[in-house]
Amino acid sequence: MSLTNTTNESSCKASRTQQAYAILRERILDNSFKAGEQMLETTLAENLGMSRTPVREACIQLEREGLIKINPRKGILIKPISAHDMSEIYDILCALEPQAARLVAEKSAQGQIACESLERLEKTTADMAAALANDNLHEWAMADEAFHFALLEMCDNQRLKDVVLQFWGQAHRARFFTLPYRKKPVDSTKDHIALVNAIKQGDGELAFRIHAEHRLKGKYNLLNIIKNFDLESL
Amino acid sequence: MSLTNTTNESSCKASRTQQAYAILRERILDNSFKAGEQMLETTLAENLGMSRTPVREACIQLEREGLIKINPRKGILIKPISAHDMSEIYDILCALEPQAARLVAEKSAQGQIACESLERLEKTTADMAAALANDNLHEWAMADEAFHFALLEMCDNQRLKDVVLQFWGQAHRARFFTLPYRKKPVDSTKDHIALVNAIKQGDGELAFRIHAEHRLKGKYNLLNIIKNFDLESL
DNA sequence: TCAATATTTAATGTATACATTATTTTTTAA
DNA sequence: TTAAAAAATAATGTATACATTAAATATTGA
Repeated sequence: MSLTNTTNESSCKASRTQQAYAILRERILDNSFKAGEQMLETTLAENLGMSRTPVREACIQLEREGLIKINPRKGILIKPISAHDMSEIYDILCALEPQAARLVAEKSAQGQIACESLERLEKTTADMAAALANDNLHEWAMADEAFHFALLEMCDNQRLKDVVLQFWGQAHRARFFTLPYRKKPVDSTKDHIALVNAIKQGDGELAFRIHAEHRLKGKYNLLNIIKNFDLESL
Repeated sequence: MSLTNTTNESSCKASRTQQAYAILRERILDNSFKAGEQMLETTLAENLGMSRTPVREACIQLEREGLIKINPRKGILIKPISAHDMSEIYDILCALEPQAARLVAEKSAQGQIACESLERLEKTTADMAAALANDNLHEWAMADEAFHFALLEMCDNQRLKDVVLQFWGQAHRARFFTLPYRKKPVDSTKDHIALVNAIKQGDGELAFRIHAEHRLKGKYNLLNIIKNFDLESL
């Protein structure tokens, strides 16, 4: 599960601030840093082999991104995600991702969607089905993510893409941890197929409705798991 | 037009970084700093009477917020807004604000909306109508903003509120500049009244549809002005 | 003259020193 | 012993010094 905004812009060597940002973000997303953990600027700087300055600058960005909370004399807190946080995040994704689907379908109606893009959607959907057949939930989640990201790439709205990725990032750990508790997500493959068809037909309203429904199911799935298994903060 | 996130959290004296952030943000939003203008960190630091460090930290946040672009050896660029930018921003707001309306209506259905909140919506709507009657577009815009913000306050989703405010911020100057070119926004009062009714009835779906329609009109209004008057970048 | 190269300049990126302040510890007095 | 006050501590907030590097300028050789 990448979830790294692989824009890799400028591609030349990254500044220490950028390095610190990338490393810290990765460690948060892959759970090397546990939720609730707190660390001092100084400690982080030592660990990363750099001075406090770039660490601070990276942390400011991570805080804006909603991944950490800077607690002035307590340290950098890796923000845990509560059920309420999750609900907030999904209410945003439930609005934004269907909008992305609509935009893609509308572009498609005007013949502005490349074949390869549609094929990528179909490929990732097939990957999901295959992973499901093999009972490999981790692979399934990766393919699911790939589908959703591909859709975002296609909608030609950088801001929309960025903001959705931001909230995916916040929800990432929770999705990962609840994965084993999910009942087999057999419907999701169907939803994706239906969405791709709506896009091909260029029916924006339909694409929106299908994706909204799809996301809403995802929300309730996740929230039920968090409540039933008493995973109050992840 | 405040548009400042008046959370005023911690309320104790603000750090220089926070001061710099607040001042710079205000100057960008109120157009003291013109779009396209570029300034050096050093210059800004001198102007604000502080060292580069807090200015840098503030700028990092403003860049994340989409208001400036830090161009390594060129300076801090006040980002101009193009028609395409505007379209991106409104496609996001067209998804998020109706979602906020839905959430408020659903809370209302469960009797969780305070009377004063509904009254605030009605008050700001009345203010809009009054401003319109007086041909005072500036007052109208302020009341309109107040209505939209009040709605966001009511939806009990801090993230949703923050992210909508972020994009309002990006669009702020453009809305302000196009104000005199707008045809009298007589419909908007009606839309707001209809929305408040839907909320009172607790009809989330209706509230969503009304607000989506409302925002979509706003989008086309603004984009047409930008195109017709050749305001390519604001 | 002009293009290629070397030099200088000026701005940022980064480290570090210092100032400030919340917290903790120690001291003191009842 | 314990609560209040004082001192010490430790972390951040901020300024500044230095390193790096892109851009601008000057130099050189054809």
